[in-house]
Amino acid sequence: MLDKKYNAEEKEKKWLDYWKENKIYEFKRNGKEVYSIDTPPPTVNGKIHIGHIFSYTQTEMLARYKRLRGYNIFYPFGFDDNGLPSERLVEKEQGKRAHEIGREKFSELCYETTNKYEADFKELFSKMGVSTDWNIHYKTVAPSTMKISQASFLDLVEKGHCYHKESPALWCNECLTSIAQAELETKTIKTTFNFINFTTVEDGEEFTIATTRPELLPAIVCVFVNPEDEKRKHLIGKTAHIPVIDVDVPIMADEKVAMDKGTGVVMCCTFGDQTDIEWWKKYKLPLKYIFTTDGKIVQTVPKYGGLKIKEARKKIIEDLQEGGYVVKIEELEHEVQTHERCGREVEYAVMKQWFIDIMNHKEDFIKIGNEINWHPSYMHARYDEWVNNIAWDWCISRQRYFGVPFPAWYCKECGETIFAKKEDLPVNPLVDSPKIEKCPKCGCTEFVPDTDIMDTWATSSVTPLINMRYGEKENFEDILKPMSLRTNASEIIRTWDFYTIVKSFYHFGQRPWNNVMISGFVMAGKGEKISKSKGNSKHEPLDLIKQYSADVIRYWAGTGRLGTDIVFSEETLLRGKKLINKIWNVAKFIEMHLTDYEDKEFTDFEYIDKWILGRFQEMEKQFLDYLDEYEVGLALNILEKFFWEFCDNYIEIVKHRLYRPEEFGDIPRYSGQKTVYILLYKLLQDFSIFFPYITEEIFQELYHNNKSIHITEIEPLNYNFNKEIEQGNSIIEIISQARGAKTNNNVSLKTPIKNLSIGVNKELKEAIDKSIKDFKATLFIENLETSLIDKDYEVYNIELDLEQKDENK
RNA sequence: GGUCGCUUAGCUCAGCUGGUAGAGCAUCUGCCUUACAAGCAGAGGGUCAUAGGUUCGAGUCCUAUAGCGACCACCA
Repeated sequence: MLDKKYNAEEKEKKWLDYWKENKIYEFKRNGKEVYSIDTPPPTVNGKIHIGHIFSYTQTEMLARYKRLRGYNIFYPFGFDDNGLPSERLVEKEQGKRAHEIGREKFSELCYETTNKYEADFKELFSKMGVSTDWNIHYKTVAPSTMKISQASFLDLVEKGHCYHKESPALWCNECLTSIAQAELETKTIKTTFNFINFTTVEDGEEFTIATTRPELLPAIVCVFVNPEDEKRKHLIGKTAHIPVIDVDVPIMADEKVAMDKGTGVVMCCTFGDQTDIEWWKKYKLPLKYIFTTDGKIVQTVPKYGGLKIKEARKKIIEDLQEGGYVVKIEELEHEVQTHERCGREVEYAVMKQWFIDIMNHKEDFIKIGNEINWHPSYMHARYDEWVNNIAWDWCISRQRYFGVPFPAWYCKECGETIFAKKEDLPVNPLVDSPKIEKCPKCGCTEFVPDTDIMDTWATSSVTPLINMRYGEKENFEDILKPMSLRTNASEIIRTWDFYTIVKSFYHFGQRPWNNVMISGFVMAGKGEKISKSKGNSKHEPLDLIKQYSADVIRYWAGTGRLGTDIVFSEETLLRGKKLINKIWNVAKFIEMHLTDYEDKEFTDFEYIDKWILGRFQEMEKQFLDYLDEYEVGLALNILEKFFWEFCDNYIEIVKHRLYRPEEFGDIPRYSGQKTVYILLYKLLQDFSIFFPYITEEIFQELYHNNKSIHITEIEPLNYNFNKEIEQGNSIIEIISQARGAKTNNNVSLKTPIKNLSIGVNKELKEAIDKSIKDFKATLFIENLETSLIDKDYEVYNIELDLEQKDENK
């Protein structure tokens, strides 16, 4: 028997344990077609917020759907505990910087910390009903993953897509590491726009340049003007004298200079921005690198050496002002590139870094993007936009400690790179030695290890390879090339999705998955993104589950439209709570009337039963169509709508038959029993995608044909009840009018109708005749008069028995 | 500045291939009806952002404009 009240907390715990014990979500090869999901390994950065839940549960519903359609679901879960986010978490917890702790000790702390938080994440996702197989979960720093990351790197080196080169790279002097373009975040800051006078060496002509970064004056290598610029093109070919620094540089022409911006004269420094790098390469300019890796001016710069960048800026402006070189200083608000992990403005550093070739294969990446089905389809444009605009090869080396090391050493003598052999992976070059006696080039016997680690994305972009156990003897390469589905939120299309495509293309020459499903993310309020730094997520996920239950929170997640951001809404949670409560109550009602029910072959359904079966069939077809298009929210929407109609109209009609067989007959009662038996089962199946717990509880009480509702299979109905649907809908409308009449007379719906007079057409007359007992019982009709008319129906008169009502009082 | 999305009842949002506007919440009015008062039956409330266009007919297609949002670029 179902309990009077549904205790979500107790039941959710019970079924969670049950699924685990009975391995309901376990993946095994079984000959059935595999549906595989590449789900994002969350970054283990210490804090879970409601945003995590939203996107994961929304996409998890797809796994449940495909499972109910008979697919063998390969749905692993991973944790991205690699790299900088973990390091920053540990630094924060320890209150110390990594280099103060020491490499080895620090890595240990990283392992400990990420393990601790992984347990929290796992608990949360389990509780939310994420139907993953935890046996095939992975961590991005585990030895097996490290091996695959390193193998991937070696494969790319071998194929010529990965190179080691001294080159300007984006540098964060807070995190002390290089970073990739995708890790940038723009930020608006207030600064000053400084107009400074330079002079030409040849004839002492004064001209003004404008800069936000006067501290870069010692790094000037050249000055540019636009060759079309009538006012200033006479400067081209002359030499500029830079005040205070006392250096002369050439004045050159380049059409990239905007004549109307600043003063139309640009200083080119190595390096202030990306254009500087372009010019530096294009004109083979000299290199004057003046920043230390930790954000100071190098000692070799006179007067300013040793100062922090911002101190130097201040000092140089003062000196320029003193010399009378400053024309004016304007306040300026502009956007700068910052490192998304720490918010510090990025600089450029020149050092040897590992790069993966992006620029030479953009067209291939676009082509692969075209082969993938994007859900919603407009997300494809975001991908294309990113690929078309990317300007750099992908720098994958990071000067940090915790992560996957590069399997490489360098000859101490000649610098030749020695790579590890694939069969020796994983290796840590700091501990392991190369398995060769001497350098093949110069014969030197001493080697220096590569001390860098790989970018987080370099490892997370191999999740399909991790899933297929790339390079292992026992692997899933046959079933996961490509995988069926990648799910993630929209903000990592340019990182995770893009880099995964890059890797898949280089390794296998093909797309990594057939479908990409993009969810939106959770906004704290209108136009306000939830972020850890703002601390504006008011709701703790575990508290919410306790308060509302996982099923209810899943309802909220399930109502979101694909790709669209959602605002956290208590109102929606309440709506879900009501829906779940209703499911419980109607199940109780049905259970009550099925105590003597035996399932047997039966086709002689009552008219109204055919109507509701037909309505369900119609709804479910659309429901499945939506899910086939990955539109989880739209599917839930129509299912919910049908369900309320089922309760408020159908159950109200059939209850008389179920309660009183002596009046309505055993066979009509059985027809009603059979109908609710079928429909509750099917409704539970459809709802189980969204509410795995309550549906399992009801299923286990009422139906015993499987170990779990979640491994049953949806078999669409195949009736031909079109006529019943059409006429049945009209009957419901008439019932509604009669009910309205009662309500408007302020009487109970049980008030008898002395006489109901209606006009109906021939088909509807037939339908009412066939359902006459249900019709009269539902409305408590004593006498019914019907006349034939041309239009569908018209209600002429409703005569209520108001006296009886008074008597009852 | 570029790309994309959004703009429908007081609020939160649905409206598939174009055919006389829908739900929940809120408001108002009734109803204790043997599953459910966390319920049931009703009512009020919208020139579907604006301006054009295609069409017999547009919330739905096209163009432009405005506001909001996301991502990206500009940073001299």
